[in-house]
Amino acid sequence: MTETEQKIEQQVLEALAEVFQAHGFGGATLTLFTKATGLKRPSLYHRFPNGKLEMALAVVAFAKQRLVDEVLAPLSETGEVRPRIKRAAKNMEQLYDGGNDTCLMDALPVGAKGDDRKAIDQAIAEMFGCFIDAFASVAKELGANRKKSYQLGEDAVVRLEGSLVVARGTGNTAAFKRTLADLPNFLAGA
Amino acid sequence: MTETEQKIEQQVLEALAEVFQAHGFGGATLTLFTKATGLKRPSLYHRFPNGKLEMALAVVAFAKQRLVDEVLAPLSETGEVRPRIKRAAKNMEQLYDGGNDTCLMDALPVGAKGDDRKAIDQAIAEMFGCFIDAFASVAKELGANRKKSYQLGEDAVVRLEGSLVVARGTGNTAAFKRTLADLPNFLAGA
DNA sequence: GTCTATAATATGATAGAC
DNA sequence: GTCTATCATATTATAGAC
Repeated sequence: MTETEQKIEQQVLEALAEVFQAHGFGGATLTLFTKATGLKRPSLYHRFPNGKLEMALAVVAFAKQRLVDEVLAPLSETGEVRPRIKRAAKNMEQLYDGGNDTCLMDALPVGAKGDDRKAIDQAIAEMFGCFIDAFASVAKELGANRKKSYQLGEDAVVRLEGSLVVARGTGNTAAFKRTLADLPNFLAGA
Repeated sequence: MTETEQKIEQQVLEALAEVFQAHGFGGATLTLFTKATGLKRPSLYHRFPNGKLEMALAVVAFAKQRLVDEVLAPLSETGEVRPRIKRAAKNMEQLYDGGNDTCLMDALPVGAKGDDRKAIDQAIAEMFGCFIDAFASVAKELGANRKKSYQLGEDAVVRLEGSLVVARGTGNTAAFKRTLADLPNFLAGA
C-alpha cells in the first residue's frame, strides 16, 4: 500500500468512526456512510466485504491504534510522571474535541444485535482493558499497590467516560475538562 | 384510568424502556417493541399515535418519575444525611440491576436524528439536571459551598454514568458497586 | 476501485375488521 | 383496544459496466 493509499484509507476510517460515534452500530446506516465518506455503497462493500460489522471492527482497530499513539505512548514514556499524564490529558482533550464527541467505546455497542453484538463487545472490552491497564500502570508508578492501582486505573476511565456522557447529556463540558485537569492528582491517590 | 389500566400502561412502558436502553433510539425497532410488549404494531400506534418519538418521550417521563421516587425522594427526606444517601444508593443498585443495565440517559440519544434528536436531547438534559441538583443539594447540606456542591453533584453523576459504561464495556460491575459504596464519602468531600 | 441499476428484506406507518 | 392485511420507504447487499 502506498503512502497516499494509506492516507485515503485513514480518512475513510475516520469518517466511518464519526458516524458510529454519533449513531451507534444500530443507528449507523450505509446512507450515512456514503454521505460521510463520499463513497457509494458498492465501493464500501469493495473495501469491507462483510459490510457493517467489518466496518465497525476496522474502526475499533483504528481507534485503538490512535489511543495507543496519543494516550498510552505518552503515559509510558521515560521522565517525570506528572508531565507525562498532562501530555496524555492534552491529547485526550483533542481526541474528544474538548468533550463534544461521544466515545466510540460507549456508543458503538448500542443497537448491535446477535453475533454482531458479541464481536463488537469483545473488541470494545479489549480496548477498555488497554485503557485501564495504562492508567493502572501509572498509578502503580505513583506509589499505589497492585489492587489499588488497578482500581485507580478503572476509576480514571470511569471518570473520563462518565464526563463524556454528562457532557453529551447536559451540553456542558465543564466536568470533562475538570476530570482531565484532575487526572495527575487522582492517579497519585490524592 | 382504572388501577389495572395504569398497571398495564406501566408494564408497556417498562418493556419499551428496556428496548431503548439496549438499542438506543436508532437501533430500537417496532419489531423489538412488539416482542417486548406482546402488542402488535397497530396497538402500539393506538397508544402512541406519533410513533417512536412519542414512545421515547413517554419512556423518559416514566424513567424520570422512577428516578424521583427511588433516588431523589430518599435523598430529600428528613433525618441523618448518610443513611439517606445509602438508601438512594441501594435503590440505584436495584434500578440498574447491579450495574448490568445501561442507563437510559446514556443510550437513548444514540442513533436519533434531526428533530427526534432535539426533542430527546431536551428531555434527557432535564433529567440530568434533576439528578445533578439532587446530589448537589446533599453535598451542600454536608458542608460544601455553592460552587463546590454543584461540582460534587455533577461528578457524582459522572461517576455513576461512567461506571455503568465501564461495566457494559468490560463485563465487570466492580467499579459501579465501588462508586455506590463511596457515594456518602464522596458527597461529603472526603 | 468506483460507479449505475437493482433485488431482497426490514421498517415505520395506516386502513379497516372485530 | 387489538388485530390482519397492506403500503411506502429505507436499508442491506449484489450484479455487472467502466
